[in-house]
Amino acid sequence: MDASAETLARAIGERVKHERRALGWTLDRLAEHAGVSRRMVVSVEQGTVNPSVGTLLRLSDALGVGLPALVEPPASRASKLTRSGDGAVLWTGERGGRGMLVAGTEPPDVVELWDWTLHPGERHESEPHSAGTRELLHLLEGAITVEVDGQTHDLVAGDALAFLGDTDHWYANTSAEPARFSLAVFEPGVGAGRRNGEPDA
Amino acid sequence: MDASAETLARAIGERVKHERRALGWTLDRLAEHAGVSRRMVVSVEQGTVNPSVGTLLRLSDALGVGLPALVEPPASRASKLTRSGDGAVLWTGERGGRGMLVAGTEPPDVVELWDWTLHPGERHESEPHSAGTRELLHLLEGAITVEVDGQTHDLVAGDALAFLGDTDHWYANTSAEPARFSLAVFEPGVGAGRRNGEPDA
DNA sequence: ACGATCGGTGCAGTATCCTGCACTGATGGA
DNA sequence: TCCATCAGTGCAGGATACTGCACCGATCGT
Repeated sequence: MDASAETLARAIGERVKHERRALGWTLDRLAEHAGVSRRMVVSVEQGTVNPSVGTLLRLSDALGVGLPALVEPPASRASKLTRSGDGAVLWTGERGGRGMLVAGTEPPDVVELWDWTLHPGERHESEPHSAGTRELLHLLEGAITVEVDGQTHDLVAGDALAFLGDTDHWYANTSAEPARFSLAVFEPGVGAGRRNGEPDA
Repeated sequence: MDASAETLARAIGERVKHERRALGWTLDRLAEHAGVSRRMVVSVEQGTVNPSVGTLLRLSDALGVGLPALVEPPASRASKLTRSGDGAVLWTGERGGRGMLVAGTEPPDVVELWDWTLHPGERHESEPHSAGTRELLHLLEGAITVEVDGQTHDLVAGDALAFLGDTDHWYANTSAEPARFSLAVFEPGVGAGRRNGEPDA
């Protein structure tokens, strides 16, 4: 087990221990539920072993936290406040509409929260994001049309749409009033150490 | 290696192979970059072994995809439309405020988009979510106070706050007008098989 | 026809994951 | 005080992840 694997093992251990404590479980109980020896549970929690995915799967399953959550690198613990107007305006329409990124998380597993305003007649076409990207849109005011993967959806105020963002898609305001919506974008695992050199996909 | 571990191993194998192909790499090249024997690379891609996290870490690092992406189950491809008012109201305040879940993704990696209204004086205390949960809050109207992990933040309309949701936290409307905010909640890898029996956290 | 390269298999050896058990020390309740 | 329960350690042995090498068949360029 080399250095980076040890770091990972320790991080996994902390998470397992934290989850077990949160459930109020003893070592014996977790071992029994997971079908793993108690000795192994201790070793994993201490980060003194390099467990197989099979073992981790059993533990994460017993804890109910899902395997990816266990192997995720640690996230920063700080809260981050973005004051009104400090968001990044990453799109502006011809008639005053705009798309503003108001909050987001660090890689890996990027989640972004956007505040969009689309004036009548404006339309935004989005490049496909990376594989597995999902978007959640909640229309606050007005009416818009969303097309994703060839399917069009007409939304009115209050409607919400969940869709995959890894294909072509666009939003358009086809009504007479301005429209406003919140958009959550989730881009899984853009993380760690993407190498240079070769182009991707 | 039991049945579910075999399924996982095959899924991991497909992903490794897919990523290697996407980079146009040969087995030898991946083996060399990852510092893993070529024999092992083949075995992992075939899903015939139960690799250690250390081995997977080296592979994911060499491929530049991040370890969680390798162990993540595939997502469904459908769009889902929620009409106005069809969202699930999962909290109601004493004075008419409410928290409504308007859109969300399937496990694993749950992302939820909420629409919250907090009337003057109302306060919502949230149980800590599972480890790694992150929340993005965007205040649309009014003014609220958010406390997370002992820190309080005073927000006015337009402000946004990103924070970790795995500790105690609450939102309160301390102003004289109603407040409304969008909330994106990201809960990584709540996948697979959450057990029954014990309550969570 | 020939060599070079690639994906893939079979096998022996070794490194280590993993188990099972015995044990210690700390805590808490009757 | 005595007993039960808990977290954690040390160790021997079995199971298996992992390596290294030899080898096969298919494909491609000369």
